[in-house]
Amino acid sequence: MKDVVIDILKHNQLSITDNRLGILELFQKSSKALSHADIERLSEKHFDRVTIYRTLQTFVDKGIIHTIPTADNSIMYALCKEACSEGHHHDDHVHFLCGQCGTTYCLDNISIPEVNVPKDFIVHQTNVLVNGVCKNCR
Amino acid sequence: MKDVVIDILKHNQLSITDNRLGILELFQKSSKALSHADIERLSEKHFDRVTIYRTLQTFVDKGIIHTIPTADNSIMYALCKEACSEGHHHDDHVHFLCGQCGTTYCLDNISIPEVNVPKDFIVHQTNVLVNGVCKNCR
DNA sequence: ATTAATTTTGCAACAGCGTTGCAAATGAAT
DNA sequence: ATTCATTTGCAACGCTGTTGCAAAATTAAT
Repeated sequence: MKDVVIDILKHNQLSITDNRLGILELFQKSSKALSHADIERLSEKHFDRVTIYRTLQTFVDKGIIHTIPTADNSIMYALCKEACSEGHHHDDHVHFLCGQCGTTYCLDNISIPEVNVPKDFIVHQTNVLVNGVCKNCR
Repeated sequence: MKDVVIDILKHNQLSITDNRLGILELFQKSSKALSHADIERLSEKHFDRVTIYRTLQTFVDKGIIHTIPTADNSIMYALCKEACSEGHHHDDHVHFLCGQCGTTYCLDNISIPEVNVPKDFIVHQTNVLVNGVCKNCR
C-alpha cells in the first residue's frame, strides 16, 4: 500500500514527505472524491491548511488527482486513472453527486457521450455531472 | 423591455424594486451567464453586495435563473427558460465555458444526451459542462 | 555519515466570497 | 395617508484559498 504511494510520488519526481504520503493514501483508501475539508478531517497527523492546499495543487499539476466541478461550488478531488499525465487529463468519465449524503463518485466505467456544440466552438474537455441519489441513500 | 421584467416579477409574487428590475434587466440583455461580480460591476446604480446575493438567491428559488457548475469553481447564473418553475429546474441544456475569455454560454438548443449510470443510482438532473474556445476567441 | 543545497512545511497575514442579525427604508394594501 | 410586510444597507463574521518568509525536512554529494 505504502509502496504504491511511494512509487507514484517517485514517478512524478516528488520528494517523499509525510504529508504527501498521508494525503495520497487517503485517496487510495477512498472510493469517493474528497474535499479539502475532508482531507483535513481524515488526516491522522495534523497538517497545516496551507500545506494541504499546496499538496493538492501539486498533485493536480502532476496529473495524480483531478478536480470535479460541483453544483454546490465546492472543489472535489479524486484520483486520476493511469491515462492521466502531467498537464493533460483524460478524466473522461461521469461524476455523480448524491444529494442526500453529498458524496461524489467517479463512475469510471461510463464514458462521456459525444456532445454536439455549434461548429464554430472548439471543444477541449467535456464534464458530465449527474445529480441524484446514490445506492446507499435510496 | 421593462414591461417584460415587471411581468416576470409579478408572476413570481415578488415586489417590484429597483434592485430586482436592474438585475433582471442585466440578464435579459446578456446572452452570457453572469457572476455575482459581473452584476456588481454592470449595475448602473450601486447595490449592496448582500442585496445582490439575496436577490440572486430569490431568483434561483423562484426558478427565474439557474446556477451553472464551473470548473474554476465560481458560481455563474443564467436565465431559465419558460419550462422552469419554482423548485424544479429543467435546464437540460449544455453549458459551454470559454477558456480564453471566460464566458459561459447556455447552449439552449443542444439537449443533454442520456447517461447510463449504475442501476442502483437514481438520476435527478444531469449537467453537461463543455470547456473549450468560443466563436469569438478562436 | 556529514554536510551542503534544495524543497517542503508552518505560521502569520491577507483578500475574496458568501452569510446572518438588525435597524432603516421602501413597496403594497387599505 | 397610514399601516403592515417586505426589502435594503450596514456591520460583523466565518470559511476558503493565497502569498511571503523563516524554520524544518528531504535530497544529493562528498
